[in-house]
Amino acid sequence: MEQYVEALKKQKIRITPQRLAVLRVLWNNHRHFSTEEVYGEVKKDFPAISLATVYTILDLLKQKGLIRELRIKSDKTLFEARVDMHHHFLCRDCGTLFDIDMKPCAALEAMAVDGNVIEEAHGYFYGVCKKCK
Amino acid sequence: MEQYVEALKKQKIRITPQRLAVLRVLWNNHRHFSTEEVYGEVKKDFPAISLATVYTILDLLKQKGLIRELRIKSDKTLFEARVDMHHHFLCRDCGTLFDIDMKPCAALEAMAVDGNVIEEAHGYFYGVCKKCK
DNA sequence: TAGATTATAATAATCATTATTATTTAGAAG
DNA sequence: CTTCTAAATAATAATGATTATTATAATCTA
Repeated sequence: MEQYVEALKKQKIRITPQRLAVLRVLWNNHRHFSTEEVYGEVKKDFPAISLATVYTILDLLKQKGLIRELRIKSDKTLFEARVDMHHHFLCRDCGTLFDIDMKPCAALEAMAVDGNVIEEAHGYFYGVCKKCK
Repeated sequence: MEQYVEALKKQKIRITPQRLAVLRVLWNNHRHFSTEEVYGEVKKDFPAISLATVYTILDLLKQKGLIRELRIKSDKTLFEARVDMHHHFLCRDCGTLFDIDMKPCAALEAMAVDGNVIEEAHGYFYGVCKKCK
């Protein structure tokens, strides 16, 4: 519990039960959550929470760099606990969403060499995973 | 004009004036278009076209590989004529959206070596472009 | 050229997300 | 420990992109 409080304090975010609950859901489950799914999880311990609040909190945590947002699926935004630069692969057969570790990236380096500042990089790969193939 | 007809025929798509018009907008302008923008352009030559039809046509052309869809902005889907694998960079200052040519990608190759089939790869880079820096 | 199939236009419906606002709460100061 | 003010939450309405529906119109095959 203390780790969540510490994390929020470090970012100068007010401590509220709702924020701690949302952070706990993401940090305790290394999956990718839609806002609705986070809402569903948080409701178990916190039945009175509002969906709008979950939206607000997720956006705040994202701004502060405590969680990361991805949009590999067209319909809804997903969130995850991993905030280091990495990519994602979505299997069109089984629908599984895999994390992919970052590797040296020529396109990224070329951009930097050319004088641009890259603050974020999201690689979205689509195809068929080895299990489904 | 003939090139659009040929392209549709090759994909076994029925030839309609609306489809030709949409394809022409994207193939004649090497920019990134939202659906609304395509709608706006097509209306100039084709005032009676319906927005819903533009949505349907863009989805069809995407399915058939004649255009490409990107979702680097959170609010709306964009479309472009380039269908070869390449990436995008969005400057958070000026809002310009740049194409980035594909380079040898270690993460991509590692996925393939591991037995997965990569059919599509979208790299979205965010930051500050050299002009704005 | 006719006729079955498919596409379009118009519009309603959906649904994720955002805005609004009254109420409640966190946390600083005394 | 209480008071107070700024900020957060809950409830709900509004927005806006996208999708569904359906009657009409157009394509293209035979």
